[in-house]
This record gives sequence, C-alpha cells and structure tokens, in this order.
Amino acid sequence: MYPMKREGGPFGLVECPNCREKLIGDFERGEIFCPKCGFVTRDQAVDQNPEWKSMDYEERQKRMRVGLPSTNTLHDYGLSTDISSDFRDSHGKYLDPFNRQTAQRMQKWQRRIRTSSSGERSLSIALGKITEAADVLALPMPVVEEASHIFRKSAKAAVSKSKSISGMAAASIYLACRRSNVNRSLKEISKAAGIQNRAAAKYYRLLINQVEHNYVPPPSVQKYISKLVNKEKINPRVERLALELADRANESEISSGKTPAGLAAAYVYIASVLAGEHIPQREIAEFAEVTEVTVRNRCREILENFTIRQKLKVAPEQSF
DNA sequence: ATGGTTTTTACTGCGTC
DNA sequence: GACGCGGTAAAAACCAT
Repeated sequence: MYPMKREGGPFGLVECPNCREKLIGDFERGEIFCPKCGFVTRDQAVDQNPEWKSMDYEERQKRMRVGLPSTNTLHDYGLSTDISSDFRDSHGKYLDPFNRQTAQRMQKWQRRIRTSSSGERSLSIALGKITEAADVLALPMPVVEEASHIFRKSAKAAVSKSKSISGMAAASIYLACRRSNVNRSLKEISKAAGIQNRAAAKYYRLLINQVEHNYVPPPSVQKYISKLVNKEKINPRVERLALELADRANESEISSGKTPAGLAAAYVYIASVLAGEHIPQREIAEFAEVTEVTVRNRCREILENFTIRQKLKVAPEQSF
C-alpha cells in the first residue's frame, strides 16, 4: 500500500546528536527519529513521494497515463473534467469562432456543475480546511486522506449538518491522527484549525458516537512521554528512565479516567528527580499542558502504589 | 438535567538557598 | 525574600446516565 517506513532519503545523511546513528524518517507517525536511542529530532517528516509504488515499467506507464491517483482530499476526488482555456483542439490547432464560443459555454457550465449542490460546496470548503490545517501541522499524506475520508462519512451520515465546518474538520483530523498513531493533541489541531478546543472536543465525541464505531485505542502514556521529552530538551536518559517506570507500573488501576498527559508528566518528573536532573514541576506541567496540581496528584498516586527502588543502572555522571 | 469524577484555580504553609 | 514543593477547598469541566 503506502510506503510507510523508509530509510535514507533526505534524512539518511543526518546524524543523531547523541549516538551518531543515521536518522530514519517514520512517515506513519510523521517523525524523524534515531533507531538506536530513540531520539526524535523533529516531528515534521512528510512523505513527498507519490502514494503509489510501481513494481515494473509497465505498471508505471499505466499509472502515469491515468494522471494523478484519485484522492479523498478533493471534493470530486480530483476526477472532474477540466476544460482548458486556451481553446485548442486535440491536434493543437485553435478553434474556429463558433466552436470556441461553444467551448466557453461548456466551461462556464462545467464550473457551475462541479460544485452544484450546497452539500458539494460545503464539502469542498471543508476538505480545503482539512488540507490547510494538515499543512500547518505537517501531517503525512495518508493521515490527510484518512481525515478527508472520515469527514466524507460524517457528511454522508448527516452528522455535520448545521455544525461548524472548521470544528468537524478538526475533529476528523484528530480522529485520523489517533487511528494512524500520529501524535497530535486535540489542542494542537484545534489551534491549527483556528477554533476553540472545547468545540473540537465536542465534535470529536460526536464523531466517535455516531460515525466511527470501531474501537480507537487510547494514546499510550509512552507516546506522551516521548513527545514531552522531545518538546522540552530533556536528557534522553531521563526519557528512558521515565519510559521504564511507565512500563514497570502497568498502571491499569490508576490510569483510568486520567489524562495521559498528566501521567506522562508525572513519570518524567519522577524520572528527572531520580536521574539527578530535577526539572521543576512548573516546567513539566507547562510543556505537558496540564497544571502543577495534576502533576502532583499523579505523582502521589504513582508513589503510593509503587515502591521505586533506587537501583540506577546508569551512573549519574555518565556523559551524553 | 444530574450526579460522580477529574482538572483547574487560587491560596497557604514549609523548608531551602 | 524568592523559589520549589505539597496540600486543600471550591469552581469548572467532563462524561455517562
């Protein structure tokens, strides 16, 4: 299907600042990372290749002849006819006045027909909004396709009827991200779409309840930790320690109903203290987009439920 | 609408540098 | 005194019913 992971490319030459390993672009998650130590350098990797892969010459020719692959991101799937405006016939000769007039009329009607109904028009607007916001967020193409597909389904099911188009667009993008394991918070997305977080959350819920009945796995704490560490320039050692803590405490009892961001913040905080780095709660809370109180509460719960033994395998003075 | 749960807001007290 | 931290009460937000 899609080439999800690929080594080399424009990133193959970039080295990891920690261990000098060559970085790999993970287009599924929209990140560039180091395969050795997990260092994520930038979450802006965009797959610029065509969505299809051709196996041989014949297939490539076949693909090329039919033009671009059809796409969900255009309201007519990119399949509608364009009548060119230089008015030549198929041999390249200019049309005589009569035929030219006919062509002009056809062009006019073609334009009108293409987005004829109001539904088509709003679909066109919405898909434009999705593409725009996805562009700001630097989302990989498959995710944009997915988001467009979701929006189409919601429009078909009349869920988006008399709802804010931007709101539904943001919700579609968020669901697409969740489904394809791309780490973008609802906050980021609603910011990119220029709407209130609360509204986006409402629409997302609507989408889940009425359109998408498939189970969408909750974002893992581990991913939040990686993201948090990535956002703030934290020692990778702290990240690994935090991840280990999160792994050991399989926290099924204490995590239910809590925001994963808060939990991740707590793990990173504890890890930072354990590693002798001691990042203030204030900073972590800020980067995790939760309050200090939440960080504290999660910390307390973790420490109440699990005894953390101080057997650090990594010496505090080890250089990175 | 409602009630239970979680997060945020705002404030206080404590110890340390 | 400024700072980081821990705690609390009340308000606000969230979610399922």
